[in-house]
Amino acid sequence: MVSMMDIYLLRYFLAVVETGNFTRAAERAFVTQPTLSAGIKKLEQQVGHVLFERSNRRVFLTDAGTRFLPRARAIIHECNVAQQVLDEATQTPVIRLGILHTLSNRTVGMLLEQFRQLRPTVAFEIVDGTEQELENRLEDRSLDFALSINRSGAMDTVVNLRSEPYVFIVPKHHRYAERTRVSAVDLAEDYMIVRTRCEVLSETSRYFTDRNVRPRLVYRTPNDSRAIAMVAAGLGGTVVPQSLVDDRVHVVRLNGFDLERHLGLFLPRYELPLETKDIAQAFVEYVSEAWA
Amino acid sequence: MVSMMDIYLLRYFLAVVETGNFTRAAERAFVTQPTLSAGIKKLEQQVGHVLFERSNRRVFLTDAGTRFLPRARAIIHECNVAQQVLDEATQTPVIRLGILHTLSNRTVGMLLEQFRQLRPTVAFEIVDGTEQELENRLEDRSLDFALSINRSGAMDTVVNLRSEPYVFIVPKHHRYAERTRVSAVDLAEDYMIVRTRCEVLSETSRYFTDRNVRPRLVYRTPNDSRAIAMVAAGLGGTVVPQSLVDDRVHVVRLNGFDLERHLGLFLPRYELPLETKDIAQAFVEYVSEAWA
DNA sequence: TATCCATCATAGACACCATCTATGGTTTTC
DNA sequence: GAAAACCATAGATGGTGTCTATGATGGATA
Repeated sequence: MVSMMDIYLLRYFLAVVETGNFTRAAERAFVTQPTLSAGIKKLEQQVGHVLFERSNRRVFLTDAGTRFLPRARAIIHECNVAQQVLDEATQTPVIRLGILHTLSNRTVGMLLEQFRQLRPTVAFEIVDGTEQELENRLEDRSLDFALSINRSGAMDTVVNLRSEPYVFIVPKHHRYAERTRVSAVDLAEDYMIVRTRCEVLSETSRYFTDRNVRPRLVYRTPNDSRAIAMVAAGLGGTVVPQSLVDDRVHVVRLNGFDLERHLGLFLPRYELPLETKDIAQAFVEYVSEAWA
Repeated sequence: MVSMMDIYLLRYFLAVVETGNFTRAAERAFVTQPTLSAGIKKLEQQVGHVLFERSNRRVFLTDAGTRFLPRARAIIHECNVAQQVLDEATQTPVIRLGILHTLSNRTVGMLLEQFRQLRPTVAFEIVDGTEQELENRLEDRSLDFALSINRSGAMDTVVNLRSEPYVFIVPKHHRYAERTRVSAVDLAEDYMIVRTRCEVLSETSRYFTDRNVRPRLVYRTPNDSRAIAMVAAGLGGTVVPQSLVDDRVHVVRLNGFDLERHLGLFLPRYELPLETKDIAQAFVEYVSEAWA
C-alpha cells in the first residue's frame, strides 16, 4: 500500500528539524508561518502520528518524529537522485531529429555526417515519421527538430529550406530512356508502382485522370527503397521527389506535372536545456546553409 | 535543491508502466483516464523530461522514462518504509498518560503499578502538566489519557473519579498539632507557604481576606514536593489536596474551608490504533474502579 | 507585576488545482 | 466503412494551498 505523504510536506518537516522552530522553517521553505504550521499538521494526519511536540518558543521531535526523520531524508534524497539521473543523461548534447520518411536517407545521412565532422561530440537520435507524426512529436516535445515539408510558411517555428520537384522515374532500359520529357498519354500502356506514403499521391492520381490516362498499378508499397528497387528492376515507373533519385534509374519529366515540395527544418517547441542550446544553434545554421 | 515531483504522480507513472496503457493505469490508480493523462503530463513538466512515448493503443517508456523508473520505485519504497517505521513502533501497547502536576506521584504511582501487575506488557509514557497543558495535549493527540480535575461534568470525554478535599497541613510539632480544626483567625500569626501552582490559590486567598486574616507569606514554590518538605521542616503551613498528605505533616481542618476537587480520567480525542484499544479499555475500567 | 516579544494555531478569503464528465482525434480491428 | 480502443482537451466544480489578520500562550524584561 502506497503511503500518501506529500514531498512538499516533507520539505516543511525537514525545515523545522533543521531550524528548530516553525517561523524560521517557514522562511527556509519560502512559505508563511501559518502555511507551514498547517502543513506540518497535515503531514501528521497523513502519516497518522504526531511528529513534533510544540510548546511556546520550542518545538521538539516526538519519538515518532525521531524515527521518521532519517526516512524523510531518504525520500528527499531519492527524489534528488531521480532528478539527477534524468538531468545528467542530457548533458552530452543529443539532438532528437525527426526525418520525413520520404526524405532520402542518403542525402540526409550526408547532411548529418558533414555536420558531425564540424561538431564531433554531437549525438543524434533519429526518428522517421509522416508529416503528422513528426508534428505531433514536436508538439509533445519528444523531438527537438524535424526535417519535413514546410506547407505553412510560418517563419517562427520553421526555417525554410530548399525546394525539390517530384519527378517520374523509369527503368534505365525503358523505351523512353533516351527521352527527357514525356506526356501522360505516353504512359497509358505503362505499369505504375505506387509509393503509398507519397505526399502527392492524390495530386498524381488527378494528373493522370485529368488526361484520361489510367496507368496500370502493378505494385504498392510503403517502402520507398523497395519502390525504387522495383523501378530499377524494370517493373514500372513511379513518382518520387528528386532527392530519392539515384543512378539505377532514369528520370523523365512529365509534361504539366510541376509538383514540388518545400522542405523545412522545424524548430523546437520548448526552451532547450542550456547544454543543448549551443549545438542546436550551430545545427540550424549549418542546415540552413547546406540545404538552402 | 529538492525536486518538486509529487508522490501521487509517481503512482500514476508506475501504474502506466505496470499496465501498458493509460486507461488501465487509471483504473489501477482509482482515477479517471483524463486525470491520469493530465497527471503524467504534469509529472513530465515537473521533471522536465518526456517519460512516455505515446501512440494510439500503445505507450512506451522513453529513454528518460526508462532511467527514471528504478528511481521512481525507490522513492515509493522509501515512502512505504517511512510509514512502516512509524506504524510498527506503536505495535507494543503504549498508553500516553498525562498527570496533573498537583496529583500525588505516590498515589498515582501505586495506581499504575497495580495496573501493570494486571497487564505486564503495557508501557506508559507519563507527562506532567497543568490542566490547560493536559487539555491541549489531549486536543492535539499527543496524549491518550489524562488524570486531571474534572470541572465540566461532560461525560463523553471524561470518566468521573473520586473527589478529594483540600486540607491545611502544618508541621507535626505545630502548636495546633493536637487539634483537628482551627479557624482562620487562629492562623493570623502563622507563616504561610504558597504552592504557586495550586488550583485553588485565589479561593484560598479569598478565604483569608474575607476573614480579615493575612497570613505571612514565607515561601513560594511551584514544586509541591518542596512545599511539603518545608512544611515538615517547620517553616509554616500550606493548603494541599488530601492525596498529597503524608505522615511527615499534620492535617488540620479550617472552619468554613470546604473546597474540594473532582478528579477525572480524560479519554482519547481520537480513535486509538487497534493494538492499543484493548489495553486502553482495560485501563479505563481499572482506574474507574480503583479511584471510584 | 505589567508589558512586550517571539512563536504556534486558527479563521476567512481567494487563486489555483485535481478530478470529474463530455467529447474530440487518431489508429487499429473487424 | 464502421466500431472499438485509447490518449488529449475543454469546461465545470469541489477541494486545497497559501495568503493576511489575529488570537493564545509562555518567557523575557522593565
